[in-house]
Parts: sequence; structure tokens; C-alpha cells
Amino acid sequence: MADVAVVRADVLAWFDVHARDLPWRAPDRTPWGVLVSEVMLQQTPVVRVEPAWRAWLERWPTPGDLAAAPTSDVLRAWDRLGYPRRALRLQECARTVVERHGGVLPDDEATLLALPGVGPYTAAAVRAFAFGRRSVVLDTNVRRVLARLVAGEALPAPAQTAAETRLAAAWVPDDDATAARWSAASMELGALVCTARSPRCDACPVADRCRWLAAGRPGDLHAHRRRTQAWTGTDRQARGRVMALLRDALGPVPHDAVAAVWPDATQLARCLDALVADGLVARDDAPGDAPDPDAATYRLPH
DNA sequence: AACACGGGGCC
DNA sequence: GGCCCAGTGTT
Repeated sequence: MADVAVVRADVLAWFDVHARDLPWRAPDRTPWGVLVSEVMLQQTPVVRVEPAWRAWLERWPTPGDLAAAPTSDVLRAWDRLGYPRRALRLQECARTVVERHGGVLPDDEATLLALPGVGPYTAAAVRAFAFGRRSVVLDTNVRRVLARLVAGEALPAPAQTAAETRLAAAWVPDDDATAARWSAASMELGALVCTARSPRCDACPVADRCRWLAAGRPGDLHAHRRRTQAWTGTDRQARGRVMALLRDALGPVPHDAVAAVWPDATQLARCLDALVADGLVARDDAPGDAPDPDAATYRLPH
């Protein structure tokens, strides 16, 4: 246990020197800005989020601003960050904050967790990074750092386990300020040094206490169970093509023009139905008594 | 517990 | 071409 305190102190000291100057860490950031950054960073790398975050917060600085925006503007501003449902949920989140909390982001974890698009990670991250309070922030970086440092494994299990959560909680310092710094520091170590692909153990502040390094950096135990998500020819690729088309369109797009971006008509029809059901796309039927899918037009929702 | 869900960059 | 990225919501 004394070991934990020493390792933690070394990581914190490393963070004091090596922390990146990210805009959502600047002194003038707002809690809402922190939440926006966390949602954008859900599966999108920092380098791509940074410029998008600056433009987004300049355009919609508060929950009230985003709540009042046309959804089509929100989806266009999201651009190619990926998983556009996050943009939709971020606006729903803004509207919920306005309606339920008077436009002020709540600071307790359970209330944050109840917001659209906010799951266990984001609720804990906002609690720590926006409000400086103790929480167990367990993302892919922290999972990997602890897997190597403590468990001596190359990578964490594909799915997060209860044991991991307990371990992570045991590593979070008791007091709010240090806990929040530890959360940022352990994530940063995973992002900059203890990376998934080619870890820079020579630059690691706790390399001398790392069980994985001591064991000679053995390979991934779970490699045989990991299954990469398919991409080419999938519904996700088809949906992406449609969204890109509608983002760039100035007005409603006729069905024929939509069909031109995807060769498989059956698959496209299924994806369009799903996009409409998800609220990412609006379909306007042509005037007449029998709605004809081929005569409909498509656009981003208002 | 398993799946669906974008997009880009790196090895 | 496989792998990874500050995950969430649904089934």
C-alpha cells in the first residue's frame, strides 16, 4: 500500500511536467466545456477533437446556446468526428440541462449520469475535471496503465470487469484535489507513454515498478478473443456516406441522389430507415396519397 | 454479455 | 489490412 502512494506520487510529478496544454484544461474553461470535450473524446482522438472543440464552444458557449440551435447545424458542426448520434445526444443533453437544471450543469455523479450521452466514464470525468471532485475515472488509458503496472498484462480484458473498477477505486487518492489530478495524470500517462501500440517505457516515471515491464513485456493474453469491427460494406459505412452527403447538401436530397452513394439498394433502404428512426435524418414524402420511397427527399433534421 | 455505432491515421 | 482512439445505449 505504501507502494501505491509512491507510484502515485511519481505519476503526479511526471504529470506536472508533461501534461499537455489542452484547451479544456485551461483556467477559463467551463464545466459545460469540459462535458463537451468528454463527449467529443468518446472514441475520437485528441488531435481531431481539439479544433472542433474550439469552434464548437465559440459558437455555442452554454447549454442554452446549443439547446436553441437547429439540429441540422449541430450535425454539420460535428462534421466528421464520427458517431453522429453523440452530437444528437449532446444537444439533448443541453436541452435537459436547460429544462431540468436551469441551464447549470449539475456536479453530482448520479445526476450527471442521468443526462443523455453521459455514461459512467463521462459522469466521473466531468465530476473530476470540471468540478475537481473525487471520482473513479476509468477509461481505456487508465485500464491499460493499471493492467500493465499492477496486473503485469499487456492490455486489459476486452470488457471492463468489476475487479478492475475496485482496483481503480483503490488507486484514487482520498482528497478531492489530488484525486482529480490523479485521474488526469493516469489518463495522460496512458495517452503519452503507456500507449497501446508502442509504449515508451524508457520515458515512464514508474517503469521500475511495472510488473509488465519486469515480466519482459509479454504479449496480449486476450489477443485471440479480440474481434476487429468490420468496416467496408457495412451498414456503418453506408450510414456514414449518407450523413456526409446530407451534411454537404444545401437542400433536400432526392432519393435517386442518395441511392447514388451506395450500390446495394436493399442495404441502403434499411440504413435510411434506421437513420430516420435514430433522428439523424428527416424524410419528406412527396405530395400524393401513397408514399413512394423513391419519390421521397432526405435532409438533416431541423 | 454482446452488438451497433464513424472516421481517420499509424504500422 | 489490422488495430486503436478520454464510450454509450440497446438488446
